[in-house]
Amino acid sequence: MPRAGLSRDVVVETAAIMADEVGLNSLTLAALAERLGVKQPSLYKHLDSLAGLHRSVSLLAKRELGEAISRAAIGRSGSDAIFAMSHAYRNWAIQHPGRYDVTQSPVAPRDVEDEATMMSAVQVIADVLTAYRLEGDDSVDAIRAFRSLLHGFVSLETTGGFALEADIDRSFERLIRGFTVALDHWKDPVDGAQS
Amino acid sequence: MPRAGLSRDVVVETAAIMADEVGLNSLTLAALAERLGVKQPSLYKHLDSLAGLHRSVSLLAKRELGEAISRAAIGRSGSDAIFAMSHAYRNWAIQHPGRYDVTQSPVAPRDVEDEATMMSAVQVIADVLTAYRLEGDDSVDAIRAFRSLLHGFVSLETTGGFALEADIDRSFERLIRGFTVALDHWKDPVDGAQS
DNA sequence: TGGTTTTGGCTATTGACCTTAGCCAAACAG
DNA sequence: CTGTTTGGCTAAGGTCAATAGCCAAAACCA
Repeated sequence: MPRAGLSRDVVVETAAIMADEVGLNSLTLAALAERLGVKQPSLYKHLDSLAGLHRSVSLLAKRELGEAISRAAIGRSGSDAIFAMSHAYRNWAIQHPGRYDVTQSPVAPRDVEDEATMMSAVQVIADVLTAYRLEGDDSVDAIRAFRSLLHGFVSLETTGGFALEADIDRSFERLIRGFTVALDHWKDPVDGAQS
Repeated sequence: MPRAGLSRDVVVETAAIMADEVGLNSLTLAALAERLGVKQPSLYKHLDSLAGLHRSVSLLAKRELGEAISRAAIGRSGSDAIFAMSHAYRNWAIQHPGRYDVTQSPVAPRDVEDEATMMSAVQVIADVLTAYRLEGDDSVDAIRAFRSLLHGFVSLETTGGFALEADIDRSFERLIRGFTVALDHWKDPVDGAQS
């Protein structure tokens, strides 16, 4: 019985790869063990439970997505940064659908590490929006709007929610442009007028 | 052994209620059977499989959500209709989180009944957007944007994605207002100008 | 009404899966 | 080279979806 040379990180990374192939919820420990060339109970030397593995994959995914959008925003500002971040976000999600699924919800209530990871990704968005001079509630609302936009579009796209396959790129571009337009008018007074 | 008087509809409806309590994926046939006062294998007299039950709950949910937004749009037009639909959508989702989860993705590729159900809900949105005189690609993009907005916000909210519990109502209002602003400028030429 | 058929419960069983217990050899530390 | 830790393994238990086969209740029908 030669050793397989596993480690916690290898197991989690492999689980993430398989999650992108079949979905995290459909990933079984038996399948994961087989890919790692090991019997199923051996995995428990590297993880505490399936739920713990899910948490680890979720944290990995949140960190990766945060890094992807952060990298895209470097050296850009304003709508330029918004477009770059949006594309980075969407591209990462399309390349990692299984991971993406578990990026937007807390893995458990009161999970400090999880909250910190998500917070640091959200902070990138907050920083980019400073160019629009939004503060306090205005900023919170804009961040939530941006996250809703991105998550909604990407979630619908990756789960097949858009009936027509064609022209999804253009629809996304349009969505982000619409958001920048809305941002330009974010602090306009509310009235019923319509052009 | 007196009979429980079950029917397919009762089973599906009860499953939907329990899905709202614990999530559809966490719903076990054992728990469903117990609530119905019946042993687990007895359920198979009314359904073909767990996957089939999921499909039925999904179709029920899509129908209900479609009816909710359709009802809200009656007698309204323009941004008035958009706000009414948005609130109906969000309220329904908050009241039925388990069902909402399965409204946005096709239950299976090439499921004709499923596609038709979703299409009829999307058609309501398309009708409301006619007030903005959008046609062809403009309309497709706007519908996708609106669906993305709603789904993204509601999905983040119901899964606990927004860290701060407070002021979510205002953020939603702001999001929808932003969308109506963007719609007013939907056909503006693209340029880099920013106010 | 009485006989037959269909329907809707049930118990028992199988197989997939997660998980724990306990064994033993490989790696490692001195 | 010896002792300890580590990382595999087999075996076994519990939960779940699903199937097979039984039997009584309901429905049908003459």
